[in-house]
Amino acid sequence: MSLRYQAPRGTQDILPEDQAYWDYVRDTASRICRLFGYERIDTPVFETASLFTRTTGEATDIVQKEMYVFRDRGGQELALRPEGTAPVCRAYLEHGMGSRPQPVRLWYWAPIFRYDRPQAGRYRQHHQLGAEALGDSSPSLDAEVIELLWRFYQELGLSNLTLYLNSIGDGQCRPQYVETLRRYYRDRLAHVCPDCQARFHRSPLRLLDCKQEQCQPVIAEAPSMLEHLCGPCRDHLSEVGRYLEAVDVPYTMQPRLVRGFDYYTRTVFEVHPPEEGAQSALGGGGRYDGLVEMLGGPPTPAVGFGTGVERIIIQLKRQEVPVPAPGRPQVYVAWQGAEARLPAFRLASELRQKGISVLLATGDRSLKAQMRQADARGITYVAILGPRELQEGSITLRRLADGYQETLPASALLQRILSP
RNA sequence: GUGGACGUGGCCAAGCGGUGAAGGCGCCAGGCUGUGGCCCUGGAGAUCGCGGGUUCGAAUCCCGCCGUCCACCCCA
Repeated sequence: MSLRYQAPRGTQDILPEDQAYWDYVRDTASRICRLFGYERIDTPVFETASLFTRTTGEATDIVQKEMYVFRDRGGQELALRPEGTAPVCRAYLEHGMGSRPQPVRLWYWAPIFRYDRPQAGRYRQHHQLGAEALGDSSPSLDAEVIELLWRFYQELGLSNLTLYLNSIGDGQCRPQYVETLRRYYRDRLAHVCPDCQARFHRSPLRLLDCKQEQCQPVIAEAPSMLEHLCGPCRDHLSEVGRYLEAVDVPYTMQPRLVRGFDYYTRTVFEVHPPEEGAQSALGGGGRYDGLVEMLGGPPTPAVGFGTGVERIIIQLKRQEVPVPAPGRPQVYVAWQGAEARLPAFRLASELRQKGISVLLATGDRSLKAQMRQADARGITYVAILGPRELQEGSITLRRLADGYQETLPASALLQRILSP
């Protein structure tokens, strides 16, 4: 069959057989977030485009080439949400959350859109779980957010993950460091890859993150951010580390870790699965003390993370983590003969009203076919309503697991199902 | 955005210039008259991703498009 329509490139349907994973991740997320005292927030799928261009950074890839931007009929320039943090900050400001007890702890579960070239684990529409804590600069909050993310993965049953931690400094020390880094690279530009030559101008911190063979020697000798942090940033980082150690969240310092958004300050982190591979990062985040101010609000320190649901599910499958099976209907109502059609429909309805999930046979199949169906769907009981039962006001109840079956008065059916 | 691999019924998959385009799973029906899971039999379902070209003849060769996947890039 030639497909007239396909889901747009980089998007996918989540079929019933996959929903068990989604339910599992979503339920776990909501439980853990509640456990940490985070409250759910939902923001629109699209926002004013400049919300992202202003905060994420004009020069970042996300803004430069990955945003879905469009004008609505009123001429407003809008963008499909390419990341979760800026909208939360916007909502924080818009609803005066600055006058709630600080910090304000929020979490979200939202589709994210980026016009990327699709690959396994990289889609044009994907979903993120995120948590943000706004209005407090304590390092304990960085650690709290990181612990929340870590416990979430743990709770899901994922293992062998690595948490990388770094600090990229703040307005005090980063500009100086970037200058130092540029000075270092200036003489060596001839020895680095073309991408790095571009990074030198566009986003110098990314130079440290290059994976090209030829750039490694240059990176190895490059000045480290960690050694150029100002006092407060250095203290902040070591405090974060101390808190993480106190709650046994294992981390690895990764001085080359940089993130793709311009708004980060100080703490940045990422979590990776054991496999090598390009788009492996499961989640990441950091502190963004300047973001709310960028949106026209008062100085408001904040920290948060985002983690990709699709990648988590890939990882759950790869690690063969068992997820709870979806609930199946308990009873299949089979019937035979035209006279039984209406009574069967009524029986199904009555059982459902008692809270028992029921599948009713459709059409006019043979009893054999109905049994086959019930079996294929993993149902517990088949209630049979045929001429015989109709005549004597009874129902035959068959347990599929062992084939035990009895015919009982219709009034006793419910009782029998509930207490076998 | 760059480079590469791939694309056969819902799923897996053989075929690689001339076939009625295998097979398995799944689906539907039947194996006597009211009953599942195994087994047996039968059936439905394919313009071989789409469009063009080469050829007497194309699923098989060539080109373009679409899509998936891999590496880069970037990130979740």
